[in-house]
Amino acid sequence: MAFGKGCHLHLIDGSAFIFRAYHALPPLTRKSDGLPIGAVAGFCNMLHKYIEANTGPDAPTHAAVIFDYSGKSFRNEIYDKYKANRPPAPEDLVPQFPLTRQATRAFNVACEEIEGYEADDIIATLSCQAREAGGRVTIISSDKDLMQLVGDGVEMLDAMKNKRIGPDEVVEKFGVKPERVVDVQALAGDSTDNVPGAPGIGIKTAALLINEFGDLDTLLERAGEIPQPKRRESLQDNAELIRISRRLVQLDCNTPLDFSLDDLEVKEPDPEALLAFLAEMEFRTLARRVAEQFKVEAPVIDDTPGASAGSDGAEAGDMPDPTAREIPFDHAKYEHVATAQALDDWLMRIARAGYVAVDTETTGLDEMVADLVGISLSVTPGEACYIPLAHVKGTGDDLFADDTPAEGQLPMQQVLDALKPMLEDPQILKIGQNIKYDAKILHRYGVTVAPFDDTMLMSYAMHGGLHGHGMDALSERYLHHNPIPIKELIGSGKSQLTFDKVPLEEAVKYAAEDADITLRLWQTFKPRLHRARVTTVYETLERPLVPVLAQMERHGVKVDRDTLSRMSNAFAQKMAGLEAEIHELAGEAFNVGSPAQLGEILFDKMGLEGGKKGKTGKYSTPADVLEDLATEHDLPARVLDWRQLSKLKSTYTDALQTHINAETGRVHTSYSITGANTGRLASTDPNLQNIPVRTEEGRRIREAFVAQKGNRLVSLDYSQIELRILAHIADIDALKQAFKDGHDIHAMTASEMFDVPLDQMTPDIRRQAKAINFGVIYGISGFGLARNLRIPRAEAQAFIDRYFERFPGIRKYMDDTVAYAKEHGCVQTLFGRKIHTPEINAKGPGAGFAKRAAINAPIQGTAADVIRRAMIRMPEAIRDLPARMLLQVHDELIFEVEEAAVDDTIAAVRKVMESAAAPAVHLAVPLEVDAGQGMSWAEAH
DNA sequence: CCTGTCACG
DNA sequence: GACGTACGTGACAGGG
Repeated sequence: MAFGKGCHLHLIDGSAFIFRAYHALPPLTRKSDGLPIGAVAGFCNMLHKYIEANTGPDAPTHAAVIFDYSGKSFRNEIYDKYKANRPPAPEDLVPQFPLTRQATRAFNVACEEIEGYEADDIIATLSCQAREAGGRVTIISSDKDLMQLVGDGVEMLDAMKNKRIGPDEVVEKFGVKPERVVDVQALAGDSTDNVPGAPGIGIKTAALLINEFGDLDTLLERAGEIPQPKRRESLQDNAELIRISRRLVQLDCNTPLDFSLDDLEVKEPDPEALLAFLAEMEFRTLARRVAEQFKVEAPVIDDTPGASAGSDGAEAGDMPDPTAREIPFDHAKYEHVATAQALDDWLMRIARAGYVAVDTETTGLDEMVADLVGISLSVTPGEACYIPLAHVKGTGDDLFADDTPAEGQLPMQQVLDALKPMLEDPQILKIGQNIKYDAKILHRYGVTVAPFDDTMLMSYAMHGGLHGHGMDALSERYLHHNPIPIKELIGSGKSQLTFDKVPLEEAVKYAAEDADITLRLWQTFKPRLHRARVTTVYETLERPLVPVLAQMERHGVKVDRDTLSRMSNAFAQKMAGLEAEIHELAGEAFNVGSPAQLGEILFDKMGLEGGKKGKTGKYSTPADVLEDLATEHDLPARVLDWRQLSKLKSTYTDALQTHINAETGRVHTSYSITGANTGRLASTDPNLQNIPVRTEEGRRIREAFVAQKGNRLVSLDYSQIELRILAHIADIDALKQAFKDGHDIHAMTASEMFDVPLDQMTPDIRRQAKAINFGVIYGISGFGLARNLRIPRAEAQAFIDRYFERFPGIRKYMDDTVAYAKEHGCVQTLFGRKIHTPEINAKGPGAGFAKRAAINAPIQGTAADVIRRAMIRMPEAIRDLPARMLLQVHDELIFEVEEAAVDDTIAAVRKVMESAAAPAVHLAVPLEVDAGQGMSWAEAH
């Protein structure tokens, strides 16, 4: 039937359906393979309901679901920032977009999208055409941007509220008739779409002005007549921006369409096609309902895992994966690959599957030094292989060490040449457990592993705070299998062997098992990731960090051995002097480094007060106790000096030297992504996140961290990032304003609390306020504050009470956070990272700990997420600069930069760091970054 | 291997 | 009413 008078066209805003469905439903997955499917399910239900509701006498003659074409539209050419601050669609929603198109076609409803145009433009064009042909139009949407189309036979329908939107409703919303809606929108702008509009003008004012002057052009022409100076100037100064805004909000009635109204005629669904689709999606209820409706048999839905026909191509389908837990572990089934033919067979299996679990065995734990010994692979649970590459005959007995190669190994280079194309193939997913380690090893052999998944990071995203994420713990917990302990192969302690000495038969069992476990963990975690709603966290905050950290670790930082060595000698001399004095004062020689012996001297022999014994029945002598004693006695004072030097010498000036890599002359720390529950990184071997800075003597150790010739070290750190995040999360206006105005936040807090004007602030009052600000971040207690400030507990409690009185929002944040943790068993950062709080409902002393940890975690964790985001974006941002990112210290990033590029690098890095929260989170407080540079870390910080 | 101590944010 | 408490880490030394 040709479209004309008497026809009724229904246009459904498809994107609105999808997003509503996505947010309304829990994250459902297809049972057979874990494919995210919630939005599709909701979409189908909505579409089905819509069709059922529109079968009566007023049924449409023509109908279509209109979608947005992904990517940019012509509006981006008018204004490049259009919709620029839109966060990307959630990871688990992306694969559902094409499925909603399939669903629409399955219901036999026309489904249209046009490249370069938004759905709204297609809707506008069709509405215009239908109106001209003399028909009626109903737009199923509540999007205000479509209201400009209303009138002359076109109306909207808000399907959720079942409310018709005609000209009257438009006037209610915009204060003007539909044909002037564009003018109002152009003036008011739209922050979600980044339509600029006129600053300071909202919908109300815009409508007022348009109604007074008639239309936008007249208004802009006669803007000088506006009596209010602010409005007048806003319009006069931004006339061009307003005209651009109008072009952005004006829908295009001339979108080139590759179909006509006649093509949209309503058709009866084809029950067979529809039920096939619903069965494929495993929508049981809807399939049954549809089947009843058409009086046909409901399809049989097989949703046992692995049964899916494979929606991502046939490869995955022809060899269904058994579930990770059903197949028993059988070490005898693991294969020792020793021939080119066997290797080829494995590569074929991997190519067919499209993914592979990979694990490397090496001679040590230091990826900068350890040599590759073998590689294991798995694509099917229970089946795995080990390819030994550098095993030797030696049994490990030193006397009879035999380092001739063991039998049954392919040449290493031949294997690497064969595996490299697969390991670098963008079509083949490499799955690892802590894959940063394997990637760093393989990098030294010229192989770049990509793309990849990491089961350790998946576990961290899902189970952060619940347990550790090492392979043994995960295997036991999620596969109910205890892997062979490495100790059984290489022993422990001084007589530990390297893996290349392990006999091949045992090595195959151990190594292949690791690949098997990794694959099974991946199959177990993959669908759960989505259900736990942490896919975005995993994909944007964990996984992309791996290559960034690997590169930083490989670069390392130059450390000057002579500087450290000289300091060590100086410390040794001073310590010897102090030790002699201490023995003199004690009247006997004893081990100054032994708290037990020191305690006996202090509390038994000298009879001083304050001696406490620990669980082991020995005296404890922490610094704060010694500090109290030091006001009266010389001995504890000397011990404190000695301890400081001892710490600096043993942990830093001595130990750091042993970490200088012989080949690079640099120190290569290792960052653990999953080490800290809050999302912070941890640094080990050595820990470069606790290099002294607070005392002058300790800070000098940073002089040994230097830039190579012709370079500078550059350090940039976030200023007060945790307090800023607290101000945002707890929504404290006074704090937010102080940060916006660039005020001294601790002085401001002090002024508020103690009623001291800022110009009369004393350092001591400010210091107390600072301690309270930090205390709040940690989950303040009277006891803790009292100890920190060394004031009576009642006084500390009074400060806290006063603080909460002045900033009631903080109290509310703390209470709300604890309540949330109790209800959900976890807390969240602004970016969706979940930190579990299993102890939150504990009784006894543990309860306090858990509460404070829950209060702290969203703040510390959000700050950690922010710097992670900055780090992930950094390689691209400094790509064209002679600069390398070397270190991260929680709120600080350290770079090594060629002298001439220092200023450019600071500018580029600062920009990335300060804007790192966007676009996912819009902080109500600016992030500020301080920068420094110099020959050494001491100068740069 | 555990505990105490102390370095950092 | 008593108890024990600031949050998050890692390394080293002593001592069993």
